[in-house]
Amino acid sequence: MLELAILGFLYDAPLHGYVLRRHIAALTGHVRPVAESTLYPAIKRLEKAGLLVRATEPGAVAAPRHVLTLTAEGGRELMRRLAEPAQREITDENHWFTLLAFLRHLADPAAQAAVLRRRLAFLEEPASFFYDGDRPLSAEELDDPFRRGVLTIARATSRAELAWLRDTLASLDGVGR
Amino acid sequence: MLELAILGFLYDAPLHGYVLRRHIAALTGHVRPVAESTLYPAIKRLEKAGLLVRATEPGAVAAPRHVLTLTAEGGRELMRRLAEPAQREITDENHWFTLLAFLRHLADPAAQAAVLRRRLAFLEEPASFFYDGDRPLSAEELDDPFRRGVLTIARATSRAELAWLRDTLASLDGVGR
DNA sequence: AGACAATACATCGCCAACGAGGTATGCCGC
DNA sequence: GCGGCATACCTCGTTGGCGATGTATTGTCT
Repeated sequence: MLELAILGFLYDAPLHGYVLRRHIAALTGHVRPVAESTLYPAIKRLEKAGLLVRATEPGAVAAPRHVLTLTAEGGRELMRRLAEPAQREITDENHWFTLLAFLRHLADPAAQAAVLRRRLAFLEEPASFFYDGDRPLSAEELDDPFRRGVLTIARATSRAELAWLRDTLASLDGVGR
Repeated sequence: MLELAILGFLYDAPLHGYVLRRHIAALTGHVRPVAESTLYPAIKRLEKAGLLVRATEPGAVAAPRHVLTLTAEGGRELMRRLAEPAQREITDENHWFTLLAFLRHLADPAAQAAVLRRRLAFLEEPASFFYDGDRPLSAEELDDPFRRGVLTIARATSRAELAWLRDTLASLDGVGR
């Protein structure tokens, strides 16, 4: 998730670590803050893997900066991660939102649609959070107001996302033809 | 999150690991599956911390089971984790849903309401995913259909959750008086 | 002059999660 | 009688995230 965000932001423009960190904080920080001690090692990992290169520049305000630029291999890796996300990226909303934030980089509308269809398939599976044996329980069957809340919220999210997915898939298919 | 779920399920009734695993899979497995190699070490951690005890029983169907029972200290720890969740448990939907699934165990309606109010405060903060400088961007301002989707879905979730929070807080306050 | 915040980057050690693999039992179908 | 599946538990090595801490510079407020 973090690596995807790094690659995604750098695909737009070279950035140094500090600015990158603020970009990531804006994107997902209110839900899941990124520690510096997570970001900088992640950058090193990606550098070591040849996905980005660093160039030292005198700092505009303070200490020298390491400007990060995506390599060609880094761009290809981003495309792979966008086009063939692991199942966790599809099912976990945090991961999924990060993926959506950069899905436009995947130039091919058909490839974009394929990813959306994976999410659609996931959402269309009957799944609850609470069961009576194998039978999923509906919000109305629960006494517990908190568990009822979970189902109510999840259902609202699901409904909104399904509507958006179908709309967006329709317009992507329109482009493809 | 995982430890909270273990404590929460065991608060209802003693269980052995295998059944516990299926309970957890039903609760959060469709979003974030739990590996066995994560669950069993977690159980050991909680045992070592004195939060639960294990009793070996002949297996009903197969190998012998380790029936897990919450200790008094385990019950108190559950209450602490429910009443004073870390900020991550409030902001991250995955964690938050797990917390909600067990919040009924916290007997005091005022304590339950206090937790809901923390989530309410978080949701009422103006926060987006995408910014133009410091200004949050609305869905309408975005060209990118995928980023627009993120905002549309997040907004629908937020609206549903705010309504539920206000309802539930009102009825919890009604009980307290 | 001194405190403090923001900028900018880095390392260390701890721990949680995970995949891969292992062990063993009981049941069902073939 | 043998393979496959569900039950039931476990360990090991790797990786990733994180808090604590460190280093240096510039600008601002007092």
